[in-house]
Amino acid sequence: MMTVHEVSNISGVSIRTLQYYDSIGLLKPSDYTESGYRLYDDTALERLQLILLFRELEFPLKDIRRMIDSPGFDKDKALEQQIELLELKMEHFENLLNLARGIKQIGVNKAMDFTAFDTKKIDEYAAQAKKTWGDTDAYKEYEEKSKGRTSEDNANIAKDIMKIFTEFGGMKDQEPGSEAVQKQVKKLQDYITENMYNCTKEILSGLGHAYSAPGEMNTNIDNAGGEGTGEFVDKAIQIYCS
Amino acid sequence: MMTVHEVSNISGVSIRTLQYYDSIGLLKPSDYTESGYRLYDDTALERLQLILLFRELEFPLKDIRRMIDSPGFDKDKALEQQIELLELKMEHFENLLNLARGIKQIGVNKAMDFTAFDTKKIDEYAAQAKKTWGDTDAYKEYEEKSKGRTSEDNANIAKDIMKIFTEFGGMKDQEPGSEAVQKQVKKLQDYITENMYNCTKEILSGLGHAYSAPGEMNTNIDNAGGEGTGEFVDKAIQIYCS
DNA sequence: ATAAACTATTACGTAACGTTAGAGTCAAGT
DNA sequence: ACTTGACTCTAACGTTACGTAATAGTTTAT
Repeated sequence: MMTVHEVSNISGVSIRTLQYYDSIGLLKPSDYTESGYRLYDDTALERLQLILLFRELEFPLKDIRRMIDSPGFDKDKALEQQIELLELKMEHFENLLNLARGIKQIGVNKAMDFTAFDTKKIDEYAAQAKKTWGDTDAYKEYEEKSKGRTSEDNANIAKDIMKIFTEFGGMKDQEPGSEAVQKQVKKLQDYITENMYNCTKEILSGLGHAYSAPGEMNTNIDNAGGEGTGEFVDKAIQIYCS
Repeated sequence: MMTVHEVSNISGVSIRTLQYYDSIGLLKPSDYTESGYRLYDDTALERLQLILLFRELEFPLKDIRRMIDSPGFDKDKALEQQIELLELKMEHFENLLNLARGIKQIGVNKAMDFTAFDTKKIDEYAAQAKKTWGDTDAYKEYEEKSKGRTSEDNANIAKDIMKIFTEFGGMKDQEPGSEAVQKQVKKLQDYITENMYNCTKEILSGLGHAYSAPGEMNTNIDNAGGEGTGEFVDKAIQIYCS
């Protein structure tokens, strides 16, 4: 567990920025000490890294949050988009470079060409990426439902879900396709639908991938149900959804 | 002469931005209609282009203004720095690209490497470039002296200087090295020193280059003293300074 | 035990515009 | 001459992503 100071040193972002990201819910510390000091672990650092990547592409922090917290968020796909966007940006800078070189040689840009400053392509792609994640109906519903909740409510919901995963953990000796396990998957789906957003099979399948892929979710689930629970749940979910 | 709408269309910056740039004195329209409409000509567009280039490199507008309006501003040298900075930026994005690709392949960035987000090199170079232009003693003195002046005062000073250039224009049949012309150079230098900033020979020489190079200054000077005055004055100045 | 170094929470400041709001202008059509 | 629609102007407040104190509690090191 690291303090703000250490995270700041490693990542290069200011302490104030970390505090701010906490306040807007973009990057919550993994824990707090009794006296309120922020404590971060590796999964928080991972999240921070993702945030910084999006930030480099000039996404508003609100959108970054929406995207990362989006119910069906797929890190791999997002990274692909990031790569694409970075490539577009490189192109953009090459154009600027050419413009600067041109002006330097000829003295003036006679053609009064401003196309080098044009970011339409980048903006459009960014808008589209944004839509893919944060603008889904599922996310809107999720936001709607979370509005009327206290932080206590949220803690309870998190506890409930973790309990479901703990139960999954106790079923790892059974087959993922067995009736009992499948019933447990349905329980998860129903709980999400009731308390968060309409969890379709498609979204559920996406969630499953996130459960088994290394990262924040996988760590938390394995903590609740024991090593390998994330992968186990994913298998069960994929069977359920097919 | 173009209206805000047209400039906005050509350059891609918003009308509000043009109004804002006017208000902070970064980009003044070439003229106003009787009813107060802003009118821009080609030299304004040139200046806008330069502004946008600096803006792409994330210079604060205040610094951009200081730089462009700096007494010894050398467009060529600035462009060279811009090019250098753009190249650094490209490098930066390549690092980010590699990071994104890495995360995508391995799933997680185990090394928790944040060096890709490090912009120290770029920042340092930018700071140095800033120092080269806007942080000179001459510019500070210039700002100090301009503080207590009304816009009327400024108009008068501009008129005085243009008169000096008109006088230069009438001397184009003489040699740039002749006594009369050299005396006129000294007159210019003295006027600038008294009313604006301590105009050393070095600065004067830099100004000379700006007078003969195509751009805003050259256009204005040729308007005052006739075609070729800018180049003529530059020649005289370079002789004076050597 | 006491300084030195951290950290927390307000809270106000800043940069570069976006966004109305309210009102005057201009060119075209009737 | 008059209306209409497209432009433009000047305030003036809103916004984002923090920076920068100010004040107060906390932890570590001697």
